Amino acid sequence: MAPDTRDRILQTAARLFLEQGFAATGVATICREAGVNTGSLYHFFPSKDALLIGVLQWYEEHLQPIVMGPVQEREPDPIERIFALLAWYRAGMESVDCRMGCPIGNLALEVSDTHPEARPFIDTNFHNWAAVIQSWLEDAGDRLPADTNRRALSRMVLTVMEGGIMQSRAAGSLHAFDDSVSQLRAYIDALRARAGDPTLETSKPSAREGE
Amino acid sequence: MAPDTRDRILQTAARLFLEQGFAATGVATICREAGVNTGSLYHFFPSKDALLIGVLQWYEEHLQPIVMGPVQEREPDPIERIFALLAWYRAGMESVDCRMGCPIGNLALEVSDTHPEARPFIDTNFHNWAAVIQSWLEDAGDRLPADTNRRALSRMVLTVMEGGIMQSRAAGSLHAFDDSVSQLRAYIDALRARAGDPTLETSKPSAREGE
DNA sequence: ACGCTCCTTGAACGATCACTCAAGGAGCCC
DNA sequence: GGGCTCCTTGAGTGATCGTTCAAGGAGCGT
Repeated sequence: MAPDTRDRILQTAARLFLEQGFAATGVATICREAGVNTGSLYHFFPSKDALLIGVLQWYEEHLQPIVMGPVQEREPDPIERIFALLAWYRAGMESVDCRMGCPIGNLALEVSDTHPEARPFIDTNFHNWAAVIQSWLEDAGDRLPADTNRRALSRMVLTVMEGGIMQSRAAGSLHAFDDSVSQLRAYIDALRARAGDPTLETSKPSAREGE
Repeated sequence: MAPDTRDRILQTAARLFLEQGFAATGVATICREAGVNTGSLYHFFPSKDALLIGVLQWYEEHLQPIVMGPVQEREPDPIERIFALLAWYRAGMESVDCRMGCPIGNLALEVSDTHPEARPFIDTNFHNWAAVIQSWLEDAGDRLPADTNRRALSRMVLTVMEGGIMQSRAAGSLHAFDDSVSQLRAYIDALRARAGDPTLETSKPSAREGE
């Protein structure tokens, strides 16, 4: 009936997994909300677990066009781009009153152990995320110290994102997220100061914290 | 029959929630593994959701005696104590092949939205955790710059813990956790350098990264 | 218009879900 | 030893779980 049933199932499932979690979302609910019969869903996905994999692949395919691309276009400076990305997530969290959070992060904690088939797909999502950040950090060139471990720093950015969101969801406020981002900013400013980054406006000699 | 039924239920439930998640754990399973009948469980806890609250309170009560106390005893230096705590979690993760992770973090992402009654209890757990770290940071005195926002920094430590564990669970390896901790170390070393901390051995003038 | 493939329909399956409850034992006060 | 409270027993509730399947449309090449 509708144009692309498979895609509608995937997006509905993705939304419900994000809103309620994987285990708490019934196949019947997915079908109802997608306007599809159970047989139709099972035509495309042999099991609920396979649907989970499908959702994770969907996220993988849409990281660049939906998340990274727009940020990359809007913010030319590779270092500020990192904070633009964090601000983009922050705005999303704020617009839904600190609910839901990061879909990959949620699934990472819920199904990593119980669904080992899904683990590599979650890992790939994180890896791709970190790889983009790392490329930005490499674009920053000598504005960061030459001995900066940009892979480790990219993982730290992802860590701040996920750890900050987790605490903010529990608190229902973005304070913990903002605190963590401010510390990341202070750390990166300290690195830039050590590298002598000319674009760093230094009202104080070294790292400062926000708030 | 056994000495303390309520406690056995709580600890069994806590273990199963950690291993499989809240929604994926059935009440029948909890009863079987705790050696208890369903009626017994429902005598102490009016619902599965109430049991969840009970588990969260149990964690709240045991943070100091099980987690913070031992670390505090083992490591006198307040700054190194932070990394001793992170190392303690790391050892736990390593001993179970990067499975399970942090019980509070898991529940934070799984039930924050679907079980609003549980949210304040999760938040309190995080808050208590951060408050202890903050007290350690305050114990560090002028080994950190006077203008250091120790509340924000304590949240950053929690962020590194949770964000690092999340990625490590997905990857099945502790690399992302280690990367994040090394960046936190570099940041705190930079703060100590700026404060002129005499206990900081400086083989290089400023912040360095691990790995 | 036939046959073939792709997709949809929707009822039905057994298992498991959270939860209830009437009944009865264990311990203690009087 | 009667009565009271606290706790345990375990079968049973209806609802929902993930999944199956026989049947039949829709579209297309021939």
